[in-house]
Amino acid sequence: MAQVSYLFKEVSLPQLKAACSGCSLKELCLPVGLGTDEIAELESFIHRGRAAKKGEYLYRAEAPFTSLYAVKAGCFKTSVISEDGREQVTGFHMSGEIIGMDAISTERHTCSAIALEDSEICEIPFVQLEELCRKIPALQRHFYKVMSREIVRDHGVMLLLGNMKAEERLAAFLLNLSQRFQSRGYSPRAFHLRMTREEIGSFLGMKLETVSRIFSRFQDERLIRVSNREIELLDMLRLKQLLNGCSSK
Amino acid sequence: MAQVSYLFKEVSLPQLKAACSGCSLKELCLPVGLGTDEIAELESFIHRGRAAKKGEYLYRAEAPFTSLYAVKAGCFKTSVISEDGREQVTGFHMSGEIIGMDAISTERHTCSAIALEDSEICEIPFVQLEELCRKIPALQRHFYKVMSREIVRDHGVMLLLGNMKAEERLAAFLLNLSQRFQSRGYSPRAFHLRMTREEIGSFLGMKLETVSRIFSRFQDERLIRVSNREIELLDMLRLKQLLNGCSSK
DNA sequence: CGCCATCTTGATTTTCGTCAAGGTTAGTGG
DNA sequence: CCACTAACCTTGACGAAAATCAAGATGGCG
Repeated sequence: MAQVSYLFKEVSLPQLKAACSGCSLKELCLPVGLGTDEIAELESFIHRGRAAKKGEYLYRAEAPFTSLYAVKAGCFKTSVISEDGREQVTGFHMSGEIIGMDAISTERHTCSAIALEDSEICEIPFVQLEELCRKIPALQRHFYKVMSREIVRDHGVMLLLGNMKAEERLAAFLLNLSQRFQSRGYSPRAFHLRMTREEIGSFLGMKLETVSRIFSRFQDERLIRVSNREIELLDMLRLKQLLNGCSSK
Repeated sequence: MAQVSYLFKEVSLPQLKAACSGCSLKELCLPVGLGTDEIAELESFIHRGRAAKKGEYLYRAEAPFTSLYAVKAGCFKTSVISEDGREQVTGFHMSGEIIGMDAISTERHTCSAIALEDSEICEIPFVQLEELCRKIPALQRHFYKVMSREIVRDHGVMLLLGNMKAEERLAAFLLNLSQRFQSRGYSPRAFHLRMTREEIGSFLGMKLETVSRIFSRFQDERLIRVSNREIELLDMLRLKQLLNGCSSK
C-alpha cells in the first residue's frame, strides 16, 4: 500500500471512524489535542449538520468565499471547468475531509463542489477559524498541515496523470478508495462507487469508455469483480503490482 | 490571456519587478502592508542570500522539514519520484515564488527542488514564520493565500494533464512562461528556457521527443521561433486560440 | 411500466510513445 | 584557444494505447 499512500496522502487516522459518527470537525480538532474549552469555542461558530441532496451544489466556482466545509457524511466531487467547457474532476471527498481551501487565495471559489449522494456537511466560517487559529497555536499548525496535505495529494494526482497508463491509473484509483474506506471502518475489499464512469474518467484523465473497458479487462483477469457500481477487489496484491511492476515504462 | 491565467494562477504583482531586485521576501510582505517594525522582525530570522549552483539540490524528498524557501533569483524545478523511479516535475519556480509548502504536512519534504541555473534563495524557518503569523493577522492571512494559490495552481495543472492534448499543453506552457516573465519585467515575447526538453515533457506529461516535434511544428506554422532554448512567440493570439479554439475536443 | 441516464462493447482513427540514428551545443581539460 | 566529450536535441519509421464514433444493453427512478 506504500505506493498508493504515496500517491494520495490522505487522512487515515484510526480515530476517524468514531469521529465520523459524530461531527467531522473532530477531524479538525482531535489530532491537535485541544482542551474542552477550546473545542467548545470552535463548535460555537461551526454550523453543523447542514444537508446536501444528491446532485446539489455545495458551492460553485466564482462564488464569493466565506467558509470551508468539512464533509460529515456522504461524498462530494470537486471540479474545475475550463473556459471552453471541459470539466476536470479534481477530487472525490469523503467524510472527514475539508474542502474549499482553493478559495482562500482569491476569496472566490475556483472549483465547484457537488454532492454525489445525500450528504451532510459542517460549515466553518473562515474568518472565525482564522481568529481561533491565532489563539490556539496547535490548531493553527494543524490547519497548515491540512492545506499542505492537499498540496501533497495534488502532486500525487499529477504523477498519476503525467506518468501512468490508463490501466495503472485505474488500479491506483481503486486502491486509493479501498484505503480510504478502510480508514473509515468499512471494508477495503468491497465497496460502492458513488460516481459515474464519466466522473472517474474525468478525474483520471481518460474517457468513460476507457474506464469501462479496463473494468471489464480487470474482471476478465480476476483482479476485481464489477457489477454496476459495486466493486470487489479480488487480488489486491496484483493490483498493487500493476502500479510498481510495469517497470517497462 | 484569461484562459492561461486561469490555468496557472501565479504571482503577477506589478511590484514584483522591484521586489525581485531586492529580496523576494518582499513578495511575502508587501501585499499585506506591514509596518517597518514588522518587516524588521520578519527579516530578523530570514536567512537571506543563500546561493545554489546550477544542478544543486535545495532540498531532497524525505529530508526533514525546517524551512520554506523563497526564490530570490534564478529558477528551480520541483519533482516527485514514484517508488519505481518515474519522475514527475511538479513545477518550475521563478523569483518571488515560495516553495517547500508540501513538507508542512508530514514535516518531511515530499518533493525535491533543484536549481536549473545559478540561483539565490531566502530561507524562512517555518516555526518562526508561524509565530510571527500569530502576531500579525495580515501576515497570517497572506500566508494562507500563498498556500491556497499553490492548490489552485495544482488544479490548473490537473486540468492541463487530464484534458488537453500535447499541442495544447505546450501552448499553455509557453503562454504561462510568457506571462510570468512579463510580470517580472522581462519580455513576454522572447525568453530563454531554463529547462531541458525532458523536464518540460515530464511536467507536461509527454515524452521529450514529443516536445521537440511540437516545437518544430509550431515553428513550421510560424507560431514561434525556436533556437535551442531561445523561444520567441510570433503569434500569441493563435497560441491562445489553440487552447480554447480546439472545441472539437 | 416506461424513460432517460448510464454503461458496455466493437470498429476505426488519432495521438503519442518507442526505438534508432545522427546532429548540435556547451562545458572541460589540455 | 581548441579539441574532445557528454549531454541534449531533432527527425523518421513504426507500433501501442487510447479516443472517437456507433449501436445496443441495462438499470434506477418517477
